[in-house]
Amino acid sequence: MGLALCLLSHLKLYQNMNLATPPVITPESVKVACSNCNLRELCMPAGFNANDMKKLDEIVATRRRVKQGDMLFSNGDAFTSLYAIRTGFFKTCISTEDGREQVTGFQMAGEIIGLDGIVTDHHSCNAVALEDAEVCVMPFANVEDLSREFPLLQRHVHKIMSREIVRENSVMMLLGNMRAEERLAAFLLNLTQRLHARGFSQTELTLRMSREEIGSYLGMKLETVSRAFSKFSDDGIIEVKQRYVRILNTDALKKIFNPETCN
Amino acid sequence: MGLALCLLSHLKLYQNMNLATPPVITPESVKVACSNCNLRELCMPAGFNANDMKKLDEIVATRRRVKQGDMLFSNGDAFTSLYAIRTGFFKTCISTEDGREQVTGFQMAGEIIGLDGIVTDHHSCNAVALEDAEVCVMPFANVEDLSREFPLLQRHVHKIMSREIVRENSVMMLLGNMRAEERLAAFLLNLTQRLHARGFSQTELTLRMSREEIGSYLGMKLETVSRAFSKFSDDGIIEVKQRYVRILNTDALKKIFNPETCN
DNA sequence: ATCACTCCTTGATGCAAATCAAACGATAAT
DNA sequence: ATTATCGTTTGATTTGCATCAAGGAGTGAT
Repeated sequence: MGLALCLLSHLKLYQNMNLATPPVITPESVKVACSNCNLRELCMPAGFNANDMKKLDEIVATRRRVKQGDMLFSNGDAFTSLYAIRTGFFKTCISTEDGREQVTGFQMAGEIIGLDGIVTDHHSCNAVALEDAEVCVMPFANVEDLSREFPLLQRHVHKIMSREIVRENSVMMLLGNMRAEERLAAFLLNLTQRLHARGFSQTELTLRMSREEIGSYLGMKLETVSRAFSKFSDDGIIEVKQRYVRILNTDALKKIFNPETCN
Repeated sequence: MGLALCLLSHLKLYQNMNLATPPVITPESVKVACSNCNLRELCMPAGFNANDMKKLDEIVATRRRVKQGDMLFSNGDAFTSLYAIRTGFFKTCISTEDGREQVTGFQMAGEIIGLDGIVTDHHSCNAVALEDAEVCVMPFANVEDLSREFPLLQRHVHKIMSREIVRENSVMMLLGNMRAEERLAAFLLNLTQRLHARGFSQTELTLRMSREEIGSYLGMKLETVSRAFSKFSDDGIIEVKQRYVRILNTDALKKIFNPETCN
């Protein structure tokens, strides 16, 4: 059984860990409108004609820059808009009063954040920029209005929300059933897959988050994350230097993630 | 600080663990149409006039009975419909090829299942009836068509999906950061809260799932679940006899769930 | 360059939960 | 009633990860 197929039949766990699994795009300069945005294929549904796209441009009210370390929104903030990430990298997290923090996701260009705010009209998590970022502000009222007009957009919005539900299901599997090295393997495979879909290398990446943030997402302590990295490195599966990671043996990672079915 | 408030400020974790936190309803006989359904307040948005409700009845195509142990849908099935639970109790779960299973949720009357299927047009989890059940089959095409007509319904659908995302965020916090007894306390508080919203006792319940299924949901082994039950029982917090549970000290449960802020 | 700070790595030890194991209780079948 | 089956409880032991601790590497400020 081929590895790709093996992983497909196996829950597509690391593939579900991200918000979007879109077509490859090539980086180039862009204009403000969605219709000219090079992230369009990541953010917007396919199948619109030029006229429709014009209308769709109305969905984005403004752009907003967020400096590294700053919050795009935080727990308790009134919900008004969804945000499409244009550049930069975010984490979303929730925390308890006694200081325990859970990272609920990492988001990159082309992905949508803010869905948590719809149900109560207030956000229930924090969205923190892990590097300087720019987002498209999409007032949710616009999204809903245009959704009623364009069934394709409506379906797209539903798919985005459903994808997030399915992703979180996969994270529950990770947290509930997998061991430390399996979790980290799934994490690395997921990250590189998403980066690859954005035109980056499949085997090389620079992490935008600390060991502690990875650990928070994966339900383990930073020391355990570090040890798992070192183990992979000792085994010749990856090369690590601080936040630079080079994957030397993708198949080995896939086997760690899913030892039974890949062989 | 009052306990209710304490928990509100503390992430509302166990409150987020369910799909719906609706108003109390009283059981009585019902007709087939949504407009006459006594679960209407759980399933449908408020604010519709009689005429609107008539149209809304079109959303439900049929009813379907599911016997205990049978699946409403399973991984890989084509997605066509959402399902509103009329009676009975479900679990949703995903599994790996090497046999590890993760329960992703337990659903009761008035809650909606099937959202996972939207993104790929195929379901990615199994929905198993834990007791004989009846569901309203809502073809998703109907849902989308009527959503474009009725902004209130559109918003309602969005809220249901957002609520599920927020619930899963809370489960991630449970799985990533909490200890066995905290998880079980949160689980019991969540279940009783949802049952109470359906007109049942706040302090007494009969579990519909096994220790193993609870454990799968909470990321622990059945023995650990059993031990946690016994511990609560020894401490006089609950009374357990197999699947019957009576909560003797809700405040103590809340303290276990959130030791820091409740005192 | 030096210092301060943050992040990361590695080692030693402790512990919560998993695993292994056995017995018990409830339910259904014969 | 008797047996079989399944779910649950409880005890003994193991183990994977957390915790505690110390030092190293990278980065920015002065």
